[in-house]
Amino acid sequence: MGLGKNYEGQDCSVARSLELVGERWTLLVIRDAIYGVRRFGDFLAHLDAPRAVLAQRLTTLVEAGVLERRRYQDAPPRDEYVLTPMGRELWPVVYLLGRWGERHLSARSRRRFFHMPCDAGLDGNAACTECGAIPELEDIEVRPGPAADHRRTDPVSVALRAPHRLLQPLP
Amino acid sequence: MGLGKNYEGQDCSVARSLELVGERWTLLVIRDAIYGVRRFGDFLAHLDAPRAVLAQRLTTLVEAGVLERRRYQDAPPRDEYVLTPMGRELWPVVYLLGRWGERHLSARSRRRFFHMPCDAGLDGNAACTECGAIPELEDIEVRPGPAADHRRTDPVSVALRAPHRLLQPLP
DNA sequence: TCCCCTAAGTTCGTTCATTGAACCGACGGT
DNA sequence: ACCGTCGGTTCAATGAACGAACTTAGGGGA
Repeated sequence: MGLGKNYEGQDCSVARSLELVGERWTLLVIRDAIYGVRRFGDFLAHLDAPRAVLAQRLTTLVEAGVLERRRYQDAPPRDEYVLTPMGRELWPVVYLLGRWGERHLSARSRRRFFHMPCDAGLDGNAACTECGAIPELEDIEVRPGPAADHRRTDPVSVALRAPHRLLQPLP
Repeated sequence: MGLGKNYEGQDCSVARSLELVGERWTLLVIRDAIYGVRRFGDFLAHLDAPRAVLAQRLTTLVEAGVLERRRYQDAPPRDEYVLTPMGRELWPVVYLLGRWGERHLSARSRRRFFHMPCDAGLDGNAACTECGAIPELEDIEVRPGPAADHRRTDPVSVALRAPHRLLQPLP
């Protein structure tokens, strides 16, 4: 939507946020970036979104300052998309949405998150159940849950079958 | 502006949540329900969404168990939409999205939230800055912030110019 | 009774975003 | 020179959102 998906009349910061991250696919792009996905082709294979939409979403997020696009090799020239601090601050939103869906919409857990220094899970406020702190993304490990789906074969899905630190480059 | 619906291939509870609450307008409907909006016409005037879309979203949310539709008067028959416990659990998501938008996308605060027993604000985890608890919705008051917009004249916007307890019928 | 009003939808033609397939261009390797 | 890969862009078809008009169901006043 880039052009056209606005909630103009709304005097509300929730509406402002949704104009940016409420478009189709966008929050899943951010979820993947939190997991550590960085390259266009990896987003594409993991999300299974249309290429044109993915490209449009990535540039919108870069322009808004949620992602940063940077050169990671020169021959051939290749860019990667990494979360900015602003983008990282969306982690609690993504975590809570996932937790809500897990509790109310799906039978069992697909992925679990652990605060690694403590090796303890996270609660309903994204806080460590052991130390009570809100962990930095770098200190959180994703592990497949009991209801994980093992049928997907794209590199990101395969890499996430093993425990993995958030933000660590994937795959 | 078609936010499509399903993210079928995704083995992820975030995707499951977004299939339900990620459609256009849906999260704003839930925000309004948290504020205390209950009647079709009030949602309509406050959101300024197409009637057909609003009607479809409301029935989807009722079917999913996020809202409950109930008769509040018999002559003439009128129904209202109120949040279920499942719907109320989306408050942290809405709050954090709003906070993120306020911090990164808009100049200043449009609305502020207070834990009333303490008369203290909420922090980045939706916890009371005074007592540290995560307040029940009934104990939270919304107040217009310094950047509030006073141009809208629909009943809900007008009612929100004064402090108001969440979930209390509006307007 | 007749007429007008309100609230809550539904219908329908138009507009606009999403989709998926095909195409493009830069580069590396053989 | 040719092939393959990565990261896009283009384009026709689809389908969701839009907004105005219409419907349904009852209330109240003359």
